[in-house]
Amino acid sequence: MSRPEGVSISVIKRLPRYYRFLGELKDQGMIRISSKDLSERMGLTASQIRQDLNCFGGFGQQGYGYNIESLYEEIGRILGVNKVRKAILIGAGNLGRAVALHMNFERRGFHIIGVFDKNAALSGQIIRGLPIRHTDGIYDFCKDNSPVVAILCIPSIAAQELTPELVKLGIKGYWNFSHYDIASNFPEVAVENVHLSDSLMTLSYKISNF
Amino acid sequence: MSRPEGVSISVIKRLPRYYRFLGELKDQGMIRISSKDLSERMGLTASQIRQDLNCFGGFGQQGYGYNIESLYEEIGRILGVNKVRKAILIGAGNLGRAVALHMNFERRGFHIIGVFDKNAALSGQIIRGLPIRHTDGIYDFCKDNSPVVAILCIPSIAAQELTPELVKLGIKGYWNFSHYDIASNFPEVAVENVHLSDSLMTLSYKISNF
DNA sequence: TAGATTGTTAATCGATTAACAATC
DNA sequence: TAGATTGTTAATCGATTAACAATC
Repeated sequence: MSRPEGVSISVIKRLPRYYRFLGELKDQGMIRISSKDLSERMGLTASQIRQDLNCFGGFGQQGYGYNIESLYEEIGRILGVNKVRKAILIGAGNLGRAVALHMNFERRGFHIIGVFDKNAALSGQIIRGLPIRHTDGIYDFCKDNSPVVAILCIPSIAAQELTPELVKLGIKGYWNFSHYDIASNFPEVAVENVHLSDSLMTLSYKISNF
Repeated sequence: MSRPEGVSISVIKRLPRYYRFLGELKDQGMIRISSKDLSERMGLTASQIRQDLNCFGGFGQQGYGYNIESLYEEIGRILGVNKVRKAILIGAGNLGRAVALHMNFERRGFHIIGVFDKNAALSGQIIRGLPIRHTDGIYDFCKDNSPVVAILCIPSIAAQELTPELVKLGIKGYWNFSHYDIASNFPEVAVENVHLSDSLMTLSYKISNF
């Protein structure tokens, strides 16, 4: 890897898709692939693929192409899916439960160790093998277990109230399903937003205008 | 509106956020705002806001700025949230159920009229006031009710099998939570993808490198 | 009118694509 | 070696930012 700090967000956002395609090709038993072949399968230019990969290093071989298995491993390492990161899920409503049950966190380097909700009526209920705890217990839980990631499946207002504390408790990564703007309030942490309602409105626009 | 066909996807993706901010300002009772003031609140440049809005028309007034209420209405119209679009939800697993129960579809112009799952054991169960139907009934249901949107909360393989039929049945818009690439196989329909696992891997990258 | 702020053109910046020498 | 394909530099394209005349 050359110098990941300089890599643009456009490139980074394409990495999971490369990883996914390479994983499929690997599972199909393919050994090698050229940037041209991959570009046709993915609907990109070969040039873009080579440029993207060369942000991180020269993984190919002239005249041969790329070894699928080792490129897959490399991109996995770049993405950090080989790490084990302790994560807590905050908000056990419909969305929180679905995220907890639907995602294969382990395969992407995340390990859910705690689930929290401020609705006391949910306390003790089991999700994904974990008891729902009351939000008031987050402070002690983090002191004891040192999670580094929080998954926020709560409304903006709750996220706004809670985030300063989470940052203080050492949570470094936020998968944020709320509209609260963590990134601009806490530039020192990593934030990935999922704005489902924005996505739905984008679909609405596309239907209207395509 | 000038000519929406020419508007880039970068601009379109910012519209829901403008809509959200303007809605909040409106609810706070604010009447007018300048591109400069809005830019500071949103973390953009004033120039970008004016450029973005002028893709669709001149909604402001020199020396005054923008009327919040009317700009909010205009952007809502551009996004098409004032429309009523009949939608079906396909897949009533954890994710499908959460999407059905969590999203305020009506406020964004969507009206869920049917829920389908290929697991017969779920048939008849009520979600959001609607009975889960077996996937086999989609053909007849669409003939009778003419939905124009499908929300796909099913695995890639199921999406791949089902989509050709949905396209034939006249479904024009797809909110796609699967990894099946609808857009490149059916360029004539509108597709908005939500790739949660890609988003999670992007977070993983950011944690590793920020 | 004077001040403020837009709409719009021009300049800059960054990302994508093309080209090709290096090399397996 | 000859052919294929990379890594990388240069050219192009598009998006963002700056500037400013128009005008409310």
